[in-house]
Amino acid sequence: MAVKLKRKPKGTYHHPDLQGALVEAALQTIRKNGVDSLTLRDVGLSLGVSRTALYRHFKDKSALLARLALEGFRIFHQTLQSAVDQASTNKKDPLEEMGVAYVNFAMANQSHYKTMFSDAICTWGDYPDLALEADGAFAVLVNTIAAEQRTGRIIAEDPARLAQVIWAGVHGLATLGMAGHLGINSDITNLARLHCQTLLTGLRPAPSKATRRVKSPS
Amino acid sequence: MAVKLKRKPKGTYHHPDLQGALVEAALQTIRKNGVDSLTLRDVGLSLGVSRTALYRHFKDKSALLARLALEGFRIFHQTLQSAVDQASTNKKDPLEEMGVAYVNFAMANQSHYKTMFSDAICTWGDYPDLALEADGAFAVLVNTIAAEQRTGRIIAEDPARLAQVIWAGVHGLATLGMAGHLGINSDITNLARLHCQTLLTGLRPAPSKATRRVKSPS
DNA sequence: AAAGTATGTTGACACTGTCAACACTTTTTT
DNA sequence: AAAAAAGTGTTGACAGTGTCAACATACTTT
Repeated sequence: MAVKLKRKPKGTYHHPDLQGALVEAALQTIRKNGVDSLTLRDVGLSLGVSRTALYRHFKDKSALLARLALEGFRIFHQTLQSAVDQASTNKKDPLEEMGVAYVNFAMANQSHYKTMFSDAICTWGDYPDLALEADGAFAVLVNTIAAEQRTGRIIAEDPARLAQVIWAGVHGLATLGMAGHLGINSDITNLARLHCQTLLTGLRPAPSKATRRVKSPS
Repeated sequence: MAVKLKRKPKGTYHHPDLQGALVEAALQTIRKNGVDSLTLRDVGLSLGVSRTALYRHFKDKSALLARLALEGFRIFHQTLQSAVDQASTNKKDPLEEMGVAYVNFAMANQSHYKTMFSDAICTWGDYPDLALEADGAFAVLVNTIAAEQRTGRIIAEDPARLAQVIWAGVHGLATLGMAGHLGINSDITNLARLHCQTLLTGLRPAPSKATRRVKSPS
């Protein structure tokens, strides 16, 4: 039985915006089942389209993931920036608020965040748009640090370097938190706050002497 | 042609220690080609044994990965402990030295480290031995913190919590460093040193007043 | 209207993890 | 010592995956 019908019902051969729909469907899938269980076939079939239709819009699976990651960095960028802005209006520490927002974003969008830092994409250089968007998000951090340095609230070390230091902290919290290694009950937000506060305390200018950057004794 | 020979040449039907050999071969493979390109078939064939022989020693691929991870944590544990010991004899900061050793281990054993924190294993609880070994490594950090607290070099916050904070920092540096996101030329070791020093500076007891733990203003 | 391009489909391939059924070896039981 | 059982390794098979080539259909340009 079940005669395979060769053509679709009507004029639905061309999807109005398959590319966008694919991205949306893929996002929905990873949100529900995680990145690892994302299959090209399913994302196609979930749209009523054939399993390889995707290849007319993305070179391969990595390209799709890169696109998802790009989308993620766009939202991420906004999230971080708005955290800084709110901190400004609420007279809170912008770097701490950004750090908390960072970790909260990762925890609330685990699959998406994992995709953004997936090994499958690895070298962002292969996807220039992605690299650009990621740099944009990172710039929020660097700029905020530079601003804090101008007000004298943190020391004058190279802002890009300091940004890497802070980034590492929140990224580590995010990955460990997502993996469940920080305990299921522990409040990751508070941990992020503690981490950032500690880091920032360590970056405050010394009260009396000029600098006190440590150097390991030769 | 090529008559398929049904039996192996001599008494090599039973491998003297296939389990160990499998682990060794798998480790060698991931070291050379990365975790993602580890295939059960290849690890078997590389030992001149059939593709499914592995299943007599490991329930499935995850079990093998868990075993690799366990092996990794064993070495990791020793590495961290010896870093602390050397710091003690060399009058250096034990936590900083441990942090540097942590990041260096990850960078020098990228595939192994990735396996130890792979999503495929995820909940260490499914592999009690693994959880035990991981806890052992983590304990080095907690104990060192507690020791530093006893000498009054860092504040009296819950040591497990502080350990998580420091862990997050070095783990973040490790993952970002491995992904190449900290720049190919940047010296990750120095970055780790800076991160740890900053964190530790933030954890020093306040000179005059008793405590100065920050609380966000209600 | 014809040609050309973009988009979607089917069939096929190699590769993977995994299982069942079988073969050989070693150990245990009778 | 013979038989039974358990342990260990092999082959065949299956479903699922990413990917490509060949084809089919729709849209665009001339």
